[in-house]
Amino acid sequence: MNKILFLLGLIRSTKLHGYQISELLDSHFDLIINITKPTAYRLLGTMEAKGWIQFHEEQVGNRPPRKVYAITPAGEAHFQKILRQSLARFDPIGYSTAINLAFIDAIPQDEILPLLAERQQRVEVALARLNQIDAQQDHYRHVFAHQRRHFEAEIASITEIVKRIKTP
Amino acid sequence: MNKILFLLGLIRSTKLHGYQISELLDSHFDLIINITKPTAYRLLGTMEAKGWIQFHEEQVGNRPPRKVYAITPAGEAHFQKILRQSLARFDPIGYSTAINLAFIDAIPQDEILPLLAERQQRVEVALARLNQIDAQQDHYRHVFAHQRRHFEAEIASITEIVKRIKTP
DNA sequence: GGTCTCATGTAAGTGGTTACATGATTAG
DNA sequence: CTAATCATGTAACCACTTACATGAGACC
Repeated sequence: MNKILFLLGLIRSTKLHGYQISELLDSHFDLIINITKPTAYRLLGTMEAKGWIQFHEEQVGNRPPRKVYAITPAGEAHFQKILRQSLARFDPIGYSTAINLAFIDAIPQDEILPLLAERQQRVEVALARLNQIDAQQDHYRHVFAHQRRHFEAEIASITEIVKRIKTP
Repeated sequence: MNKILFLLGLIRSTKLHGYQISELLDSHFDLIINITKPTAYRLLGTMEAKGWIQFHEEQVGNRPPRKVYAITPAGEAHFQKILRQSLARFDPIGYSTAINLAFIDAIPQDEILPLLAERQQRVEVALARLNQIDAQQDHYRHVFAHQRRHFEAEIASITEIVKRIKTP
């Protein structure tokens, strides 16, 4: 229900239509949460069916009409409820990007280092994107800071493994 | 395909039957990866169908027979392939436990602190379990170390937010 | 005699993805 | 006049979960 929490939270602070949301997801929130375009539209539909959000159609010129969503009182109540649940809980999983580290002994050493280097570079690219975005964002400061910590933990982890491999 | 990678990796180092695997998952690997019992059995079935693993039945007393799985050459090849893919890639998501942090302003301050405290305690419980297990494990050293880093990053993140809330 | 452990799964349902579909508008 | 952008989705499929089913044996 993280996706619904996130979408409700977005709509709650600004009225948005689906296309806008899917653009936000593509441009920077993909670093934080994974919601594809069809999923976004589908969730908007079900949320509307549950009465958590309402839309009114807007038309600019002769373009296809937008469905601009706003949160309802019922939606706000639901948001408050699941936000509390979500804050208090902790799911240890999600970091399972890294079970593969269990098996590095299965690969000859000269092959491991380039693989880990590639991985590290990808983390660094993500981190760089994160830092660029963060400068502009304010509302989502905490989340981006949190994510940065995890990316840095990822890099620290990789460099430690590389060190251990190089110095036997 | 992380789950298949993990199961192949497990079976690769020791012959195992489904029940044993699901016990390992319940007892400590649940801190690293999320595979429920039915999923484990189902994946074992599909992996066997693909020729990556083989089983022979063993019977102890009059108990239900066990299907003891071992990896095949085809399975080893597949394992080597997806391990490399998985090591080189990096998926920034998975940390999406924490989008909720974007919305803490939506909750009155006196309510936030207990929620965050509860969250933190859960992380600490997980961390304590992790440390206990790690002492015994050797093969999975890297993974547990990696996971520990992320748990610590989680705690650091929470304490920083708490600090910011307390000192405005 | 009831409950826990051993050992296997199935069935029903949810949640999500990928690929596809549509059609107008604007920029080069 | 072609390509990208704006705006919505559907259809088919896959992955996974929760709850349920079975049955013997060991323990108290």
